[in-house]
Formats: sequence, structure tokens, C-alpha cells
Amino acid sequence: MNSPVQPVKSVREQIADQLRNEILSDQLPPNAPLREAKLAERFGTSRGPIRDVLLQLTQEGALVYKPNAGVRVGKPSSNEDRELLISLRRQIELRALESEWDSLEEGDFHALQEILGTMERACAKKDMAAIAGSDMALHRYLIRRAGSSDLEAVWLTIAVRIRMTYSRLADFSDIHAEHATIVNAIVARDKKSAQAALESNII
Amino acid sequence: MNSPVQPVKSVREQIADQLRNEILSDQLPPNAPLREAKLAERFGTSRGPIRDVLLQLTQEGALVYKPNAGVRVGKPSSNEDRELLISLRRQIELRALESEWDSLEEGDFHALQEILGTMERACAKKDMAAIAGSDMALHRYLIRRAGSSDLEAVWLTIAVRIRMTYSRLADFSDIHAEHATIVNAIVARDKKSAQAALESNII
DNA sequence: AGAGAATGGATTGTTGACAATTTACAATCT
DNA sequence: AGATTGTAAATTGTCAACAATCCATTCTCT
Repeated sequence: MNSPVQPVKSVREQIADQLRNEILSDQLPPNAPLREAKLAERFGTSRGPIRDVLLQLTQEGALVYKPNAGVRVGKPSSNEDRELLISLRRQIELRALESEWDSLEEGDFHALQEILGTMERACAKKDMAAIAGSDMALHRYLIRRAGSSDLEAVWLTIAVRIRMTYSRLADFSDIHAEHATIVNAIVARDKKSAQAALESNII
Repeated sequence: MNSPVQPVKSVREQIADQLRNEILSDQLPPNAPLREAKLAERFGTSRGPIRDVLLQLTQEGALVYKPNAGVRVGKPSSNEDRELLISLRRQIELRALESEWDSLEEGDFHALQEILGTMERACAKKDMAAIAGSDMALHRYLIRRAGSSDLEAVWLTIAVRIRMTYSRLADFSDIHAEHATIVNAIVARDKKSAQAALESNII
């Protein structure tokens, strides 16, 4: 009766998602300091919950923490690390797709297309934070669908550290197109194509 | 002039290390609840810093969090996940060893043997938490020495989720012996042996 | 003028009190 | 009896005030 993905998000989670999207979409550039008081005011809460979020994002790899000096937006991982991290991320996503493949059903197709629609609208509006968010949401859905919270958490921290850059794509609609290729292959039950599309999207 | 590893740990870090060791060594069994007030009293602080630590350990994968109901010790990852996680962990540690191999020097050998000594004493005293701590410390040194905080963080969350079990070893001294094999091979500059010893230790 | 020590402002770290929520137990109804 | 609702205790979530720390600037001394 209840949907497979959690429908309700806590306030802290919403703040974390918002900030993560802004970092991943480069709206908050590397090295930019994040002040607790400023964020507390912006999100209408006290510093307590903000601290929780900043600590979480620090562990995810989006922020770097310096004792008594707060957090700053972290730099993307080095090129040497990046290569390995991309390889690890591919292994996780391909494993997830493989393990869930036979149990994917209509509801999943619909959910994926739903996310794709959100991404398309975000691309049209050039809303970078929303684009990054829907990008993460799509991949995350596939991981979460496989049913392992451990893999999901490991995947997230890797994905955040890779800091996928969108500059390799000519324009925004390509972002949507690439992901549509993945979803279409999944809906068409074409496993090989889905794997190939997924793999070539992770870079 | 300054040592490669940070010599001073914050209070929060010490609490986190202590709790993590107790969880990894099964002194805190899976599903055991951790109460903020109890821990605050135990470590002589208020609930604030404790919350930070619990949130951190949750993200590392040692604890599971339920809104408004606190945290419990998490269960080790499932067998299917475990296989993949072990593979990922090996890739990270082997990569780290490879990249740092040529720059390892006397100071590193000494530091590793120091950790080994701590482990030996912990084994003699059958202090499981200290054993788990020195086990992590040894591997962590090799990762950190490679100089990538990104890989270190990803490695940590994987290692915690694997929840290395010591039951495969006949007795405590075997734990020390296995790690001594790794360190000895490194000190002897025998790369192939070091890789093999490291790989067979991660299981 | 330059190096180093004081100083003031800004920011994080910690604490205790209070509000909101969950959980377990008891009472009630069908 | 079984299920459901109500209630109280325990626990987490939030907040604002205060303490500790850092950082940039100024001041002092050589």
C-alpha cells in the first residue's frame, strides 16, 4: 500500500538536498564559505539543525570542515581519484541494475519517467540546482530500488565527490536526452542497452 | 617537520572513535539502542556534541537512525552487498599502496610498526575495541598516506559497513600476525607480497 | 620599515531549558 | 479475548544564550 520510496522528507533532509544541489550544480562554487547564522536565517530555523546538515554534507564530501572555522564548499576530487571513483560508481550502479532488473515493473517505469519529466522542465528553465537534483534522483532511484541502503550510502558519497560536471555536454537538453536513453532502454527491457547507456552517462 | 598524520584529535573525534571501535568489535551488538543522555553522561559532555557524533556514525554506516526515535547499532551488510563492498575496499587499498609505494620511507615504517605494537598489546589483553581500533588505524594509515581525503572517507564508510569479523581467525594473535605480514612485506620493499598480504587480509 | 604581540570583531562550540514526538502500557469498547 | 483508543513516561528535536576560538587589523618595539 505504501510507495517504495519514502514520500515525506524531514526538514533537515530538505535543507541538505537543497544545499547539495546548489553545490553540485556549481551555484555554490568551491571554497565558498557557508555561515551557520546566514543559513539558519535563510531556512527559518536555528543554528542547531543547520549544524546537523553541514556535518552531514561534510561527510558526504560536498563540504570541507575546519575546526572553529566552519565549512567551505569542497573542491572536486583530483583527476587520479576521479578515475577510480568513477569506476567504483559504475560498479555499484551496474550491480544495482543487474540485481533489480527482473523485478522492475510498471510502477518503476512510471516513476523513472516522472523524474525524467522533472529533469526536462528543469533543463528548459536552465535551473541548474534542479537539474542536478533530478540527475541524482534518477540514479538514486535505481540504486534504492535494488534495496540496499548500504550501497545507496556508499554510492552517494562517491557521486558527490566525483562532482559530475555538465560542461562536457553541449547544451542542457543533452542532459535530459542522455538520461532518457537510459530510461527508454529500461522500459524497453533492453538490458544491454540500459547498461551501456548507464555506463556512458557516468563520467 | 610535522608528522604526516594529525597528532591531536578533537573531543568529538575521540568519542566517535571509541564508539565506532565498540561497534566494530561487537561490544555493542546490532540493534542495541544508543541514548543521547546516557552517552552524554558517560563522556562528560552535553547532548549536543553527542548528537554530532551519532549523526556522523550514522552516515559512516555504523548506526541506523529513525526520526524521533534515536539511533541503534546497525546490522552488518547483507552477503550480496558484502561481496561487492569487499571488492571495492580492496581496489581502494591496493590503489593507495601502489601510488604511495615509492615514497614510503623510514618514518612510515616506524609508524606502521608502532601501530602493530599497539595491536599486539591489544591482542594480548583481548581488548576487542582496541583491536578493532588498531586494525582500522593500520589500514587507515596506508590510505591516508596516499594523500587523498576523498578516498579515505569513501574507504571508511565501506570498511564500517563490511564490519570485518574476527571470528574467522582461530585466536587473537592471528589478527596481529596477519597484519605483521603486511607491514613486514612493506618494510622489506616487497611490493608483490605486500599486495597479496593486504588483499588476503580484507575479507 | 618589519616582525611580533595585543586587540576587537566575527564565528564556531557547548550548554541547559523547553517543545514535539514516539513508545509502551493501561483502560475501554466490540 | 482481541483490537482500539487514551495516557504518561521517556526520548528526541529545537532554540537562544553564553563560552571558546579564530582571524584580521592595529599597535608596539627594535
